[in-house]
Amino acid sequence: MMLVTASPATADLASQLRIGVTRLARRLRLEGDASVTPTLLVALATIERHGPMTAGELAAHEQVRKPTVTRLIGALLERGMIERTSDPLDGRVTWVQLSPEGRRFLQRVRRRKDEYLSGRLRRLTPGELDTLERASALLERLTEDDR
Amino acid sequence: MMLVTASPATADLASQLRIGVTRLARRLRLEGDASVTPTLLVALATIERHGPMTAGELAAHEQVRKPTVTRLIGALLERGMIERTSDPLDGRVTWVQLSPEGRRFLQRVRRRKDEYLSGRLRRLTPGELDTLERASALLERLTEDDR
DNA sequence: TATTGTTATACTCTATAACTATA
DNA sequence: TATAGTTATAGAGTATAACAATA
Repeated sequence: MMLVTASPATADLASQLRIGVTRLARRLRLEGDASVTPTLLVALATIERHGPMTAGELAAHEQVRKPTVTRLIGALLERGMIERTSDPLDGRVTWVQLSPEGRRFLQRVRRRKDEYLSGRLRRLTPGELDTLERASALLERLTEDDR
Repeated sequence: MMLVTASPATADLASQLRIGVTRLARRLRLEGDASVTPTLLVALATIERHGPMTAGELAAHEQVRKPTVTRLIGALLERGMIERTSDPLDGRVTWVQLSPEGRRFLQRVRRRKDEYLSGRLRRLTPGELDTLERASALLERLTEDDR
């Protein structure tokens, strides 16, 4: 390993991690229920975890811009996964929450999670799974408190 | 942790990992040198690591379809990062390799890698960095021998 | 016929800028 | 004026299907 920059260890790791994450994200985009992409699935799971939330809150949680959230909400509405209501006190505010269909869908998806990624994870040793488990938490922390 | 499916540990982990990877990939797509996106950068690094390779080999390594590689190669050519030649023995085959400019660019990018991701990695402890380092290797293995 | 790569087309995800509606 | 969200537009990344060139 060449050590030439100020922080070689993290620079090297950044490169390696970027490659791994980019590739896996691309694969994930192709797998799973074709009707709901990984992006929509993550948004739906956020709405489930958080409970009823405004479009702006969803944007903040997903770390995307408001127009993107408009599209996400539209796509989830089209699929009947969420319900949208206006705030009775502030007409500018839109609330979204899981629909019963969305809840069932998430359960179904989770039951089917033993697909691409889980199948691949099963090839790993318990120690490797442990590494990935701790790494997932770190990945989430890496994207927190952003912008 | 709820244990209800056939392989609960991996199913849970799959979900967690998918969320982390999807979010970080989205962030990475927005960072870095605006002239070369993470996708192009990964492709360029593959060409560097591998040395001269055919378009088909690049598709296999990047795990994308041939039309996608056509576009990747076009984008890298436009930016002067690679050179393209025809195989003298088999006219169907296209070879690509790093140009001097591409090589300099990669060096420059690496020197500048102490940006978004590296900066965030520095907030982690040595133990956490070690976890991520082992995890990056695992992420690459997860997308190997596919399709 | 089979293989390598390109072209045509379409979809997803994202952004910025400009806008509407409401406060 | 300021804020929440939408519309318009554009660009990156990917795919499948159909094609051209070569073997």
